[in-house]
Amino acid sequence: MADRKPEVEVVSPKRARTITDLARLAGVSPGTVSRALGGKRELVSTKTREKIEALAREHGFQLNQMASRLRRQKTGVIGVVIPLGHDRHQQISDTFFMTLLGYLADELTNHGYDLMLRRVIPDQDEDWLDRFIGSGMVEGVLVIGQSDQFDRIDEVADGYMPMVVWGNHKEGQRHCVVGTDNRLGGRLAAERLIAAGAKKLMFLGSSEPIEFAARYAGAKAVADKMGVSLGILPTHLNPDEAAGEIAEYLSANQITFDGVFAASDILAVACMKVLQERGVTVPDQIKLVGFDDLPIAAQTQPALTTVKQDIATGAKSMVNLLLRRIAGEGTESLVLPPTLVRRQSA
Amino acid sequence: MADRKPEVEVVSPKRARTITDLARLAGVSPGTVSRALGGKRELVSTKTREKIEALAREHGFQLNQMASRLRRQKTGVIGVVIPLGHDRHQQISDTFFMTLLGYLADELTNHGYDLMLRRVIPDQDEDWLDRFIGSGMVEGVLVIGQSDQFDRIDEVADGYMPMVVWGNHKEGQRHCVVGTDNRLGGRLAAERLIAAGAKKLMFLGSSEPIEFAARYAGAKAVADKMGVSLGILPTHLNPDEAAGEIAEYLSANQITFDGVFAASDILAVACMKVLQERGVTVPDQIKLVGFDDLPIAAQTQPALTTVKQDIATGAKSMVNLLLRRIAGEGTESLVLPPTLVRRQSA
DNA sequence: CGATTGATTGCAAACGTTTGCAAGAAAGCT
DNA sequence: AGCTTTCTTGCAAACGTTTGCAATCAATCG
Repeated sequence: MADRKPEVEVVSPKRARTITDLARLAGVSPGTVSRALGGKRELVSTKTREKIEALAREHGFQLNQMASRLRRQKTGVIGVVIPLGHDRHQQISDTFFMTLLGYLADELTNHGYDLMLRRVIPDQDEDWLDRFIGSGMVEGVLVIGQSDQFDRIDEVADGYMPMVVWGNHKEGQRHCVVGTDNRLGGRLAAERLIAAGAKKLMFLGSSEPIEFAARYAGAKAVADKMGVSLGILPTHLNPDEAAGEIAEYLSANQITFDGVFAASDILAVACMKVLQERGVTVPDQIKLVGFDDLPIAAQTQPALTTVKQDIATGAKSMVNLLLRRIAGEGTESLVLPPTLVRRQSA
Repeated sequence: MADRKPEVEVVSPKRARTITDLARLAGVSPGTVSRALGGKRELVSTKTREKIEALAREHGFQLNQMASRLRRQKTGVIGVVIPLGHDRHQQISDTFFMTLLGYLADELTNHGYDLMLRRVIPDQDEDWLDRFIGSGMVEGVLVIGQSDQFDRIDEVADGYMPMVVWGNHKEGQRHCVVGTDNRLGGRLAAERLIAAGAKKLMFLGSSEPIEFAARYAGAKAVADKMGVSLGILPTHLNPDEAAGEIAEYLSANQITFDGVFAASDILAVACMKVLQERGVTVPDQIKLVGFDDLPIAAQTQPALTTVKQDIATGAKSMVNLLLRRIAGEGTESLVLPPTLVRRQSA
């Protein structure tokens, strides 16, 4: 005997909670009810199936997913992790990641999966990834952004197939990643700035995250080839802080550049505002190119020329690859080509 | 006998998957392992506990959450639903909801809960809410935005305590809601516009969602009292569509207003752009007030005066109320006062 | 030294499904 | 009628934990 004494037999419970309740009502065995309601519908005669379905509706019966999933060893849940590596509060409002998350939610739903979201702060939690994977709650994991956790992710990937990461691809890495060709994006941006007449370029943002470093590298390659300069104006990624830093820089230095490549649209918008406040006109005096093509890019005045990451396709691809990995297939990483969206700022 | 024949006894499995594996390794019973690793640590002697913990680490053992949760009848998961009522694609990029989601994720994590995200399209799925609740996967539900599902939510609330909804409060409703006092927000906006000198106001956006209707109503009350007019310029909530609609309106009509209250910051930004494109200056010719105080509000040129919803507090409150409801406590709805953030646009 | 107490541990029954196997019923065939 | 074959259904064993109860053993007490 365990923790609960068996209850008195209830003749006609108003609400059927378990499959056994329903079986009693229908005068069949629990197994039959399971078959009638679950995946193996064709194994039960039409007549009994319909009776059971009617009773289920009538008594508001819902299958207990916990039990079902335990038995079937399938959870139907995909874990989505956002590691907050560099700066905890930067990412809270990171529109790009949130938008990606939205599309992932859509896509997973379409495939019948639920989405379990977890935000982790790796510094405070050594084995965040193992814990999530080993919990038995998720059939696969999507990681949004590698943050500064590249190595840990790469390590885990050896022993754990069903994981796909959003981020920059790096030669020789072992985990499957979907991301934009940031280098190419950087090239497109620099090319546009130069084509628009800029001679002295400035990269705006941090070059620490691997994605941003690649954007810078791409721009640098073009700049070198075309014989124009490319400086770096380092800022935080949070627009408020960045605005202050840009303003400070402009106060302290002569404006020695005529083209700005911002590491993200968020930074581009902040930059545009600071410039306008000082009476510098965009694009006349300074050309400006962003990155991401967030909705806001079309809403600035002048509208922002930017390098577009196709978030919808990215999300679709991540889910697609993950499902194939869950099925046991080995998959390669996927690098998506960005495109230049030309508006007014450059 | 069921589906799997029992495997040959493995003497020293490289990786302990189940608590029973570990028990065999440690030479104790599964129950003891469970106690050593689970909540009842003090029931097992220090010596055996340490031995078991060491073995667990060594063999990379992780408790199977599925089984644990089934047995304990606790899932440790809170469901978060975003019903996409009006316009499917509006919400994908709805920054406000996404930001709220971010804070909810933080707050739930702090309390040891996981977050299961589900986006539903009520039109295509009659009993979205019952299905989620009855799945046995979640201990409570947070609904982000009532969309047009007010009645269905209210209905469900009678029989299901652990649910908290973000949205507008309505007299006599039965479900527990946390939200901003939209009416007051509308008042603040109108008061500011009038104080800034506007005489003819225009409400921008749809008044169909209940939240927006309340914002309009609040503004209307002030307008009436102060003897200024308040028109409505109906738009979609998506900035791209809205921009087109605003432009169209301006082309077809004389500009008969000098103050705009936009139903959201997103719309305000779109409006500002359209005005600026036509050479109308903000705030000189037209005053503009938004709603939400999204990060973008500080980044426009001129910076947007707006009615701030305190998202962080909202998220904290939702989680707090939900936990109390899970504990069986009946809780009242909570209406948070918005504040006016005065910047340059009005 | 026997009896009482307290600390550890093992046993086995749940939690609510799913599903292989086999039995019984119905139908088809010779 | 007898024998196969095909449908339906019931039985009971899992899935991997947790936990009430009881048993064991050492320690304490009178």
